[in-house]
Amino acid sequence: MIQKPKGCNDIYGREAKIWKYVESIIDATMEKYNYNYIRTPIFESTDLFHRGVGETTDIVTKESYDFEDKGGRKITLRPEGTAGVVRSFIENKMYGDPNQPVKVYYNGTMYRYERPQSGRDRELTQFGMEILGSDDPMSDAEIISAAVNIYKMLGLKEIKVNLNSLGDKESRENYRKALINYFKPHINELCEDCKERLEKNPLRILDCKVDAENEILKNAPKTLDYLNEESRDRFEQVQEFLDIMQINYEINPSIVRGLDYYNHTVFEIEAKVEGFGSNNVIGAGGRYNGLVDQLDGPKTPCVGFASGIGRVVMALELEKVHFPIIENIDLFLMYVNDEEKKYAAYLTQELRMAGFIVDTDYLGRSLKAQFKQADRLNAKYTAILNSEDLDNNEIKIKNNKTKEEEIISLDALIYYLDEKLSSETEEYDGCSCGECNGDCDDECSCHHHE
RNA sequence: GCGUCGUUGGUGAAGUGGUUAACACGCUAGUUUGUGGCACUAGUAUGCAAGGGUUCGAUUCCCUUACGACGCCCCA
Repeated sequence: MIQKPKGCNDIYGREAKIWKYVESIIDATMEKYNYNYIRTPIFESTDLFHRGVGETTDIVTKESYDFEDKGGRKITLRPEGTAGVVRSFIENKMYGDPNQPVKVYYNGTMYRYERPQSGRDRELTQFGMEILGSDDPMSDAEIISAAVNIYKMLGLKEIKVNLNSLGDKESRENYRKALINYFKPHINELCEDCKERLEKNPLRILDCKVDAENEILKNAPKTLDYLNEESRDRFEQVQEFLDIMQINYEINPSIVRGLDYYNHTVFEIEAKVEGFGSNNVIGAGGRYNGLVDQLDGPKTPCVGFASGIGRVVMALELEKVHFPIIENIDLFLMYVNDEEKKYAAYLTQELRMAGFIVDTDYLGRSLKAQFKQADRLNAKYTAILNSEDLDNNEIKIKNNKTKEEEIISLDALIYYLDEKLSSETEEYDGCSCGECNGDCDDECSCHHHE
């Protein structure tokens, strides 16, 4: 049997409906914030990511999906969304658009050659948003607020925004030096990994899991102490705007994003849900004023955010959020003999064109089995085609919940259904998992709630 | 890249170096001469991830590979 490649997922059935729902909330929220949808290629020139991210990082050397196409071009499957958006911004000269800043959002699959674990796959779907062309602290705050609001709209109850500032280039450099100077004398008191980090990426020592409780780490210099006046002032403004927008956040000096192009604002958003594994960060972002420049565009200040939909869905399911997804059909049409079957073929089309969700049997099953199928599909109504009724231009229709049955004129069918279905309000009738047929309440014990 | 554990039918799973691989759910059909959801009966794995090895004989022991779960590294 051919298995799927490591770290990839098939999303189907109920889960696929949840994904579509989540994506619809993202679309709706981004529309309100006036971000435009952008689609960029899933693969790009290897150069884009290598130059954008940094040639020597682990990310590029070990985790990228690089290959050569038949024309000998060096191609990389996108590991994240920002680089492609920035490339597009430059290539399409969006900086010349009179409508500034450019606000865009995307949603698509990303690829990282990693060892899968909880909340981490090789193919993942991320949505993200970018504001290109504004250095205003208000835009930093807006990105964070948009992210938070999407999560809230989706129904996540407890989310935590961890906020930090790396400052400008000068501040970053000073801080880096200070960190190295601080840790060097203590190097033997740190874990093996941290010893390596000291040279490669000293900022990473700060969120080491092994040394988390180590006094040395706790007393380490903080980014914020090394911000120059301008950077500190900027950071304060971001916070002020967040306060005005009523977005809760916590300053967390150990938030250090990996890459060089980040400056000033950086943040991570955690979902606090019981049972979530170690990878509970559902989104992260920050300001990257250096990237457009670095990729040969005009110097353009930007801020952005990205979030893994898989992790978001995981969090929503753990929180047992009720999803407003349609899991029942309006009508299931039954028949037994060939004449009735032909009429069923005609009638299903007719009703579908009239706007109803209709299904019928395709397996030549017994009437009994067709009733079962109707139940499985959560049909609101069933209709039984009967040759005799058809001769009389009539049809037997049954409310599948009350089991009331009546024979009506075929000509009146559409009107009848319209009437009945619209009078049924959208009351919440229990769990809609499709397993328990809705006759359990929200906290029922069917496995979808476990 | 490193580590630990796992992989049996549509599903959940039990199990053993040796004739027919439990049990449950599901599914299909019948009892019910065209109206189900209950009950009863029957049927339901080209066979235990793939390949190789040990053995008279392996689903059960060993090796390799693939995939899965959870960590580490890293996290765009």
